[in-house]
Amino acid sequence: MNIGQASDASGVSAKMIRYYEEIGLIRPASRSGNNYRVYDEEQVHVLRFVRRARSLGFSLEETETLLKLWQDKSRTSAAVKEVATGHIADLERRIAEMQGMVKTLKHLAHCCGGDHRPDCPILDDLAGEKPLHDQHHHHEGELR
Amino acid sequence: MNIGQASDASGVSAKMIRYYEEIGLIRPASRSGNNYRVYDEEQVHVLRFVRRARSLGFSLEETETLLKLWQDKSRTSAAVKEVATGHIADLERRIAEMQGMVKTLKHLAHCCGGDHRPDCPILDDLAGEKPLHDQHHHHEGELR
DNA sequence: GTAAGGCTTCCCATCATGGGAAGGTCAAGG
DNA sequence: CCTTGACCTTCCCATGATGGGAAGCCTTAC
Repeated sequence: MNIGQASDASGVSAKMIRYYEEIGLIRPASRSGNNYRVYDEEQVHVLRFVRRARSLGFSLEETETLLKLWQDKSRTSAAVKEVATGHIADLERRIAEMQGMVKTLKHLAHCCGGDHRPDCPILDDLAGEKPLHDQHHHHEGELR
Repeated sequence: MNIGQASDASGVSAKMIRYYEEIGLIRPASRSGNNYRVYDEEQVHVLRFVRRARSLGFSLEETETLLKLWQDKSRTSAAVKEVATGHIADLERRIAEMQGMVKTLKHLAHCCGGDHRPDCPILDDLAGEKPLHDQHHHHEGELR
């Protein structure tokens, strides 16, 4: 199986397969006579593992850790769980950060007329002016 | 005011001030005889605007748009609001994506013993095996 | 005079991915 | 046999926003 077929079978682009090999995430593929990379089902399985880990937001470094644990038959599920819970915490931190932004932005947008006039509490906030005392133009709740 | 003072006054690192100038986000600072960049209160105000926009997650491109709207006295608040709502939608999309990851990961972690044994539904999922039928080890709800 | 600290530019690294060029290889079909 | 097209190879560059650090200039204080 060449890299194109491995890519189709795994859902990982050929570009990324080469990159993962380069950074040592996956073992270098063996080469056929024409210097083409050759893959078997097992390698494709590894690639799918990587793709799934990436789709759950694990970094390549975390993915490498998980990959090693997967291949280590004497691993403990505690070790795996620790990686996962660490990642969950990271995601939740980032989610909370973005939710804070959304909350502020929705409040500002809610207070913004959104009309032809130039007055805009959003710009006022960015400019550090007029702390905004909820004197909004709308009365239909757009928040929540 | 030199770049260091402007940095302290605005909360934007000197490195970033130079970068923002380089990419055209802010106007090139005038230079004093020794070729040092010189800033006044107005420039610092602009830098604070940028910092605030960044802290709300606006990209530098969006920040540039907002900066131009801020300086354009004939802007409409509708134009500003559109940028903000677009950004809110983007944030919410990313939040939803990450929440999906968290949901899956919490489920998997919940079903993982987290003990000395190697069996691990997290790895099984990543490997694309055993679709997981909620046969978890825990009974205290960790989800939600 | 020299040391410290601030300024300048320039290059490199991050993280994960894609784009594209230049060139080798292979299979099918004229 | 030769061309065409679809692969493959490596190498370089770009993204977005930021930081690190080197080499060298300027100023101020001791």
